[in-house]
Amino acid sequence: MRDVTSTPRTARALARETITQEILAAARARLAADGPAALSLRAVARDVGMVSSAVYRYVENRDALLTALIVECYDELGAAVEDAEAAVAERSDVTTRWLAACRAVRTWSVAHPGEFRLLYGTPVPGYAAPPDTIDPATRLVLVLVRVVADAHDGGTVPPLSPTAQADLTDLVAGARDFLAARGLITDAPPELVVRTLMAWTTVLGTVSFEMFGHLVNTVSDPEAWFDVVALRLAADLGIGL
Amino acid sequence: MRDVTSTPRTARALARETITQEILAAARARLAADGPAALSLRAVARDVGMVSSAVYRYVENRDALLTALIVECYDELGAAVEDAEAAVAERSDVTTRWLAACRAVRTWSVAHPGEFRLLYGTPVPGYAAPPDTIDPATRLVLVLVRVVADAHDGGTVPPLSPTAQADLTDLVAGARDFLAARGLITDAPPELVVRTLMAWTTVLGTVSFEMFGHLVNTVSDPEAWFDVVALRLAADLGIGL
DNA sequence: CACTACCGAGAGCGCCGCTCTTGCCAGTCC
DNA sequence: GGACTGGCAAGAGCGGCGCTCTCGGTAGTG
Repeated sequence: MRDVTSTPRTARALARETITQEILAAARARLAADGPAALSLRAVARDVGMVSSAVYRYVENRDALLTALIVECYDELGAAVEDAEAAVAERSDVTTRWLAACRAVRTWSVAHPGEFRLLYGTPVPGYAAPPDTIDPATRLVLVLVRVVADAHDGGTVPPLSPTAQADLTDLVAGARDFLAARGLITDAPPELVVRTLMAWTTVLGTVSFEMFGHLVNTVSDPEAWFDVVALRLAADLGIGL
Repeated sequence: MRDVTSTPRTARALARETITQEILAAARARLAADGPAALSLRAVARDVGMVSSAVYRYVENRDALLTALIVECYDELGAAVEDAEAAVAERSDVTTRWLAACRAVRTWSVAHPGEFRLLYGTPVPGYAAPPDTIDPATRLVLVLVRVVADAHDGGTVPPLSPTAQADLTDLVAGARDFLAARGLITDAPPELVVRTLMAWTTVLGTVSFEMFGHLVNTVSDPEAWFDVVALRLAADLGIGL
């Protein structure tokens, strides 16, 4: 069958793509089951019915496999948060939008502990996150920023304390550049940027505490606790009730 | 030399103790150098001039070694924070005391990245922190709580918003019991407990972000950024300026 | 149809945690 | 002071890991 209609050189390339996907899927399953530290290339090889050395035809090494999974997970989490925030019908209700986005972060994390560890746990020793991972990683944060920006534009945000703005501006210049490059709140007062960054830190810190067991016996209902934290943050951001 | 004055059975026990300490010290050095995930029992055995199997005479297994290091590090960090806070001469200046304690957390962490990973990074897969580690872990938090409590007792804390206190009380009952068992602010309004917990979460989250590289290109000066965060938290706690 | 590029399998290197056995020597007890 | 025994270091070994290299077969290619 000399089929010229099907792209000529892709016969092998397609098989390659398929198997690569298969390997990634198996790795993802292992990741979900045992966490990133226990992810072994030999194990995914067995799962996919190959000998370990054969996997190296498709994956450069273990780090590359982890990187691929990181990108995949960041995208998945980002999409989950985007969807949850977008599902809020009343767009002017920034508080609900904020809460929805924050909740989505926790919900996904609780449902995917292994993946959460990969994204926000200790970096693998000697592993430096390649630039490819940066953009997917920011997807989630941008949702939160957009909510804050909308609240700001809507005029519902009370002016925040105007103390010592000068050095603040320099300090968060990187963050503002970052946002400006994506066409977001270029004119926000540095104070607001600071609070947003702090809020994001607190959100992730709260989830991490829960996931890594630092809250045991301290808080009775982690889910309710998270809501309290998220709403309190909204209030501090001037989005709250 | 039948020396009965020296405790009779301790000849061997003492040697045992010495060598155990030697192993712990070597492990600590490896930890500082490479981080907890890369800590290998065989490597510390080499460092201490033994064959790997011999180490098992002194350490049950790798997890037990890690646990010992965890306790040691928690204590060291706790002591550092206690010292820093105690060094503030003007005891009524709660803001400075708060800042000193928070700074000590970051300073120690930056100086001991490997140890920080051990304490606050991803738990080793399949490793459950034994109860022995809980008490040393709280030492640090108690310093922060004490500062908040002092500010509260001193009457300088403005009343916080009294919204929805009922469910808050249930939510943080565990934390209040925990504090009460140590004779600390048993009568604090739940709102204050919430804020203190949130503040601690934010402090550790901020340090984690810095240590794990999630803040790259976002904040120009991590140390200054940390100060901003800590002071902002103080303000939110009613301790600030 | 000949061929070559690609692929899977296997063996192997050095590392890891952990276990079991062996032989020695020092601490202990009579 | 001498016999003994218990703790100890060392070695070999098991299975698993990441990763490399070589080899033979086959499937896609010109």
